[in-house]
Amino acid sequence: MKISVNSPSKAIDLTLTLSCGQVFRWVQYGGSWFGTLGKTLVKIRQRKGYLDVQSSHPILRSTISNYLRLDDDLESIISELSEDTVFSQVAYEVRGLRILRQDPWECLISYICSRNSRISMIRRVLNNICQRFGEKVTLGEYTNYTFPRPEEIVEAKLSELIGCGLRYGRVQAEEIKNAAELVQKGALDFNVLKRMSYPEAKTKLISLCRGVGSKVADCILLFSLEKIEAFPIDVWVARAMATLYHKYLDKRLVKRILSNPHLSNADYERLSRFARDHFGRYAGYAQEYLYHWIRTKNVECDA
DNA sequence: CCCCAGGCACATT
DNA sequence: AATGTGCATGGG
Repeated sequence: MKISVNSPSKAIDLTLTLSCGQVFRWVQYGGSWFGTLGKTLVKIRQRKGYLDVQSSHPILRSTISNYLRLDDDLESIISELSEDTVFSQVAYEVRGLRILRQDPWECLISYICSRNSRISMIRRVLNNICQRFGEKVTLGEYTNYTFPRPEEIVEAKLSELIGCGLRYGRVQAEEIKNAAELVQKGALDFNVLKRMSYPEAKTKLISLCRGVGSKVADCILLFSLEKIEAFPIDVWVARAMATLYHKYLDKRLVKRILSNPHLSNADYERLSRFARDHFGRYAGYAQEYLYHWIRTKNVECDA
């Protein structure tokens, strides 16, 4: 299947989008990207002006374009954000990065696992979870595993989850099982969250799911629940803000960030409110661009 | 040995 | 409301 991405509104850098750290399980192999969407193993290769898609099972064109958020007019989003001249410089250096529309369940578990960890390790933990609890899928010579459903995690033994290499062992294993139970019981309904306003959905997520605080909630809301105004702030984004936007921020706040980028709740709130005021409805896009910019600026991405 | 990574929950003040 | 502390993996 070919999906045209030939117009500026549909611009995409597939490699950048899949490897920038918003999603953890895509693998590049032989010039193509492999990942699972539901039970289907998908292979995507970017060609001139289009994406070439193959899959282990029949898949709709709309499933792919929906996942890649090709419905977002990237050109107009970036031009709206670029009224800020600082951002326009960042956007000049980072082109074709799109927010994905991930599966909320997988996104929830992924970001529970992400806390105070690093991308290479998050990837390993999630792959271990999929290998133990997911299903094997193959496409040609390539093999991958699906992300387990909540029912499969509800049945999982704590010790097996801990064995997947979680950063905070038992604590996170319990958080993951707790989340699975909430979803299975229907107490956590992602479609309801999608219909809520950003602040309501955030409050709901944090109060319901152990292991989900401000940062993790913002990631889930941005990457899987249609809240493009969400602005997750990790140590990197905090640094980017302190570097690029210090003139808008309290001097002591900037100093606190630069000396210790782990934010207190109060500072998280301050920065996050500034970001949504400053960037507006597409703050989440601004966040991803800043995140990628600061990481490639200072350090070689830990791939 | 040190430091740090897409932080959170809970206690203390 | 603000700050401090435990958590407890793995790589540089």
